[in-house]
Amino acid sequence: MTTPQEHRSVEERREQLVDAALAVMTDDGLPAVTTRAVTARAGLPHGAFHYCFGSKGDLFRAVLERELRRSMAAAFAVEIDSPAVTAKITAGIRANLDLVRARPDAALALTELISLARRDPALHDLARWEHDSYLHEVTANVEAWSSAHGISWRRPVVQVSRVFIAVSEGVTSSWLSDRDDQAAEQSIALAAEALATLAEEDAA
Amino acid sequence: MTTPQEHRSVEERREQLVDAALAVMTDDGLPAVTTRAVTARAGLPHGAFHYCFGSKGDLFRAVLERELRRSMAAAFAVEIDSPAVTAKITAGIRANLDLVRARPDAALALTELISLARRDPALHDLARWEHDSYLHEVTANVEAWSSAHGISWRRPVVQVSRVFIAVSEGVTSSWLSDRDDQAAEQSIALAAEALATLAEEDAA
DNA sequence: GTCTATAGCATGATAGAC
DNA sequence: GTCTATCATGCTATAGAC
Repeated sequence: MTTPQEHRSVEERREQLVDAALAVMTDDGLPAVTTRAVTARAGLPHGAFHYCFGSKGDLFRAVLERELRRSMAAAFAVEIDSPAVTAKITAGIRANLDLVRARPDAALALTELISLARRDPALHDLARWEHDSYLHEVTANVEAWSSAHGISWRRPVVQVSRVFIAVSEGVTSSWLSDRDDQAAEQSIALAAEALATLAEEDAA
Repeated sequence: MTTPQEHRSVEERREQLVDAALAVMTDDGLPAVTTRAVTARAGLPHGAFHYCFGSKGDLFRAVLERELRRSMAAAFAVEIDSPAVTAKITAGIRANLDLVRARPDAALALTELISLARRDPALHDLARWEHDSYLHEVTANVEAWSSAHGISWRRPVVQVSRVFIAVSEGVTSSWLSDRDDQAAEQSIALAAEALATLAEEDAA
């Protein structure tokens, strides 16, 4: 805490502080993320903060950027290759829910940060960037899978993907309120069944 | 601001402060809601705060309670009586989106408050209460409409309602990120079309 | 009930020794 | 680069005059 630190690159220090910030906000919520709490958690003196980040806003930006990247990477790391449309949709939505279920507090913290980003003009670009690249990834994913299995959609894939994302977000958000696994599972099954009607098998 | 106030009942004062708190958080976000900002906005001296509310947490509770009630009331005030399933679902989801679209900053503020409630143990019951009563209302609504029009569902109505809510929340959340009216409209249409396949006309 | 004044503390940021 | 000490400000909450 107060023991003198050996030299580290600013990059490493930043990483260390971003880790700490994430830990604090996971444990105690966004308002608890103060420069002091973060440095303390990182085992660094308070003064360390301001030669790694110019301001608290800069820290938030770094946290958001890294975590959104990570969470998207995790969401798409899951390979689902069922040939059945309903099964594929089910698995996709469930994969996303599982991420949240594994670390609910971290997920909650991330939504708090995104809330902040949606309002703070300085972070607005991040909220948009997250939204856009997520849609982009999902669309690419759906497109690849569809053509691999000879499935086509009765509407542009982007539009279909947007609905997938909306449903997935909605189910996840509900689970965060009620933590009801069974209800979530039923919702996913039901939604997948309905959404599958948007697909049609290619008569190739 | 500093001019002496005539006497008002504590109830009225509370109402006044809740209004002010909502205004502040709509304009400047949840973190800007300080006891000072609220009383200033209400045109009251700072000291007024603590004989209306025991603490800041009490204020948050009052705001959440009132606003959740209002927003649910508004959502269900819209009478939609189309006999076509797809049209009914479309209208229902759109009604909810319209509420958010009318006052996006207020909606954003409310989600921030709900985020807070999901984490703060003292407010946890409110988050649950909102979730439960919302589901309850939607279910009752769907049930009434279905029996009036001779429609039945291939799954328990509660489950269907849960999916409706999830889709609605998801679409709304997406819109809050991209403010893309056209995309939202398409998502609603697509989702409604898919969800309508869960219904079946009674062969009465 | 109403309001002023202030206690008591935490905050983000900086100045400057090492 | 590293860290201590401190500044200026803002916060919630309360004590106590009116």
